[in-house]
Amino acid sequence: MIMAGKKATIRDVAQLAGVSYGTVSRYLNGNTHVSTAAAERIAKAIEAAQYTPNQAARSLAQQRTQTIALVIQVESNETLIQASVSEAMASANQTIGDADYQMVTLIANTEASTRRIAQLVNSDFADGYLLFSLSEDDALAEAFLNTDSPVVVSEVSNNNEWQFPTVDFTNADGQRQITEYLLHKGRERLAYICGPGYSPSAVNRLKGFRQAMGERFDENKVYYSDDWEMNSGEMAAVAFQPMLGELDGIVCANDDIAIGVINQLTRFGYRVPDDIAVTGFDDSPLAVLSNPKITTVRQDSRLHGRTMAELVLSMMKGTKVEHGYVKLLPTSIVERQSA
Amino acid sequence: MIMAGKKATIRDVAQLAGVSYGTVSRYLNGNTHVSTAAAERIAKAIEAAQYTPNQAARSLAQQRTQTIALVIQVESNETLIQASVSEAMASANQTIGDADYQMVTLIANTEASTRRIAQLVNSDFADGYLLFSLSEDDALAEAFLNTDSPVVVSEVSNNNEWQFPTVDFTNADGQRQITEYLLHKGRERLAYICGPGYSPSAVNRLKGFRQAMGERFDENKVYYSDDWEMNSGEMAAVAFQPMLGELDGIVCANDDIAIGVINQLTRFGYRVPDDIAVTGFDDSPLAVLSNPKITTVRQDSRLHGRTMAELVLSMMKGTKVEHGYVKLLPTSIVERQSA
DNA sequence: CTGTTAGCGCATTCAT
DNA sequence: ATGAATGCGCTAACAG
Repeated sequence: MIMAGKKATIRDVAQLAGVSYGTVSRYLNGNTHVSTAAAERIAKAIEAAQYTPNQAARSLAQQRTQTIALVIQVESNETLIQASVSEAMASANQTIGDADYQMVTLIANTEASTRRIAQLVNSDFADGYLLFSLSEDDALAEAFLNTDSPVVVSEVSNNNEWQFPTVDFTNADGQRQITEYLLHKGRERLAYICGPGYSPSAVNRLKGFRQAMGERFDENKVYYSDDWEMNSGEMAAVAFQPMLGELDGIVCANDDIAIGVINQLTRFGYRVPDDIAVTGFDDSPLAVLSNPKITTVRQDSRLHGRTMAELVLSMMKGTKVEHGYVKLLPTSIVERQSA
Repeated sequence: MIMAGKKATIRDVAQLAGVSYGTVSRYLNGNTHVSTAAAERIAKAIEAAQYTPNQAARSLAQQRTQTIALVIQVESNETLIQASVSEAMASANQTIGDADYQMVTLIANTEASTRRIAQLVNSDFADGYLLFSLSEDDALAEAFLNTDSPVVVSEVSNNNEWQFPTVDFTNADGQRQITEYLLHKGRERLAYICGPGYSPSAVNRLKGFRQAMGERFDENKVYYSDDWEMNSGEMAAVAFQPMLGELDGIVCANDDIAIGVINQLTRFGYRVPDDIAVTGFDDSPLAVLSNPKITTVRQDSRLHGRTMAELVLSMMKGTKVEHGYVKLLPTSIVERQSA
């Protein structure tokens, strides 16, 4: 009840409880070697003083922060965090919390914020890092390469120097399966819309399509778009327009692109799926809002976040992970209306 | 170049530069009273040692963290961060970064995480707080009431003890305006779907509708839903079914609900907007994907985030804000197809 | 089981 | 302008 206006420290508690503050510290961490009598008095004192340990002091003394940072880099113009990332975040937050760490997320959306976060990483801001959609060639990337703390990334990379433990989905497999699904339905004249070339996911999804198509694969029926947006789907449909008559299906790199394609096909007078079937990837919330609803490849974002969190946590406990370790999470087809 | 395996400290830098470490500290903060000769040598030493100041030590000595925490509470089942919040986050991140603070976001989605964050707040984890969609009756809420650091919330409250400076939108006005828009178009037999009762925004939007309706307001034509989801819109349409024939418009508390209503109305055989016009609120990304596209009330989420950030920052600089201060941001109608 | 002590890395007086 | 000294709040090693 001292309330001197200042915050209570461990010494105030010690004095109230009539013990030395070393004992209080022991009580706070682990409770070992503290008599129950003392423990009770300390507990009471903590209550009375409304004491809360100071994080900065604890981190300084202990040389760790009891914190895991989730870093997400978004283009400065693009303002939205994708739904899948948001789900993974929530899930990782839970796993990390259960392990008694605090997850803090940092957003890198400008040059300046990127540099500031790089500084933080260099100064051991967190005990572990989860990286979402990070560019691999700036000050921030370098900071991660230099830190001693465990780092886990959310997407496979094609950069050899950037070999962090990775948790990703079976992109190739998923796209292969949904393509085979179309083939089994008798749709054999398929075109493909590929995601942006810098993205390994985009590359792998295309690979899956190509596998499924085998001999039937035709490079002329692949459209390469610059991003993952609806708009690109519309542009692809326009590009395909001359050959639309001979197509009976279009496999898309993600749901947003698929929605764009469907919109444009509809404008051209084609019916989906009757004339042309269209498939997506991600099973985003939009997939079920579109008309027709999108048949797509589902990936479990919650599992993604949880698995990433479990991996850093185990690395923090000392588990060694081989160079180039990649864990691929399964995908599944969800059948709706568009194919 | 020492590289003894350990991280360089300010003392290493001092030694390299041939000055005392107090001088290095001065150089790092503000550069005042350091000879240019010394400054140059220090700069070189920092470079050579790859020195980065330790955050924890700095926070401890300085009694501030140079950090602003954005806290967002989401229901444990609901896994998604709303698009509007995501936009506001990105924008706040930028404003805070420009002021040379670091924004860190904390997610409270479980009992445990809520308590842990409350602890952090009690131990002065950050110099300021931005609160999104926080429940007002748990340990976390109490922590905010007790902290000395500035707190800004994103939504007006109807709780008197919970009088933090607030930045919100003109919810009542927006709903009043779009209702008047319908009335001017000759739609006078309007029903309303209200958001969840615990939400002041929901209450205020209903208030706006009621204002615009005046004498014509009919309590029997109001449906109160439990959440903001599509599903609730569908349920509302079902509840309204007996009187659907005498309605020519439905004003909804948000876009998701509006989409649900439209879907269900379509199933019932009503055409939107021909038979019944439907309006939304928020201008979420979904508003333009729905079929028909939704006429709605737009709010500028980026402005929301920026304004909140500017407010905490100014409070942190000492600006006093009167008890119960509320800043309302304008909304505007965006006319699409559904009304 | 408990008190004492020496840092953790840095900011900030106070001398000089 | 600069060096030396003190302390931020806490952990951990060491005696006892």
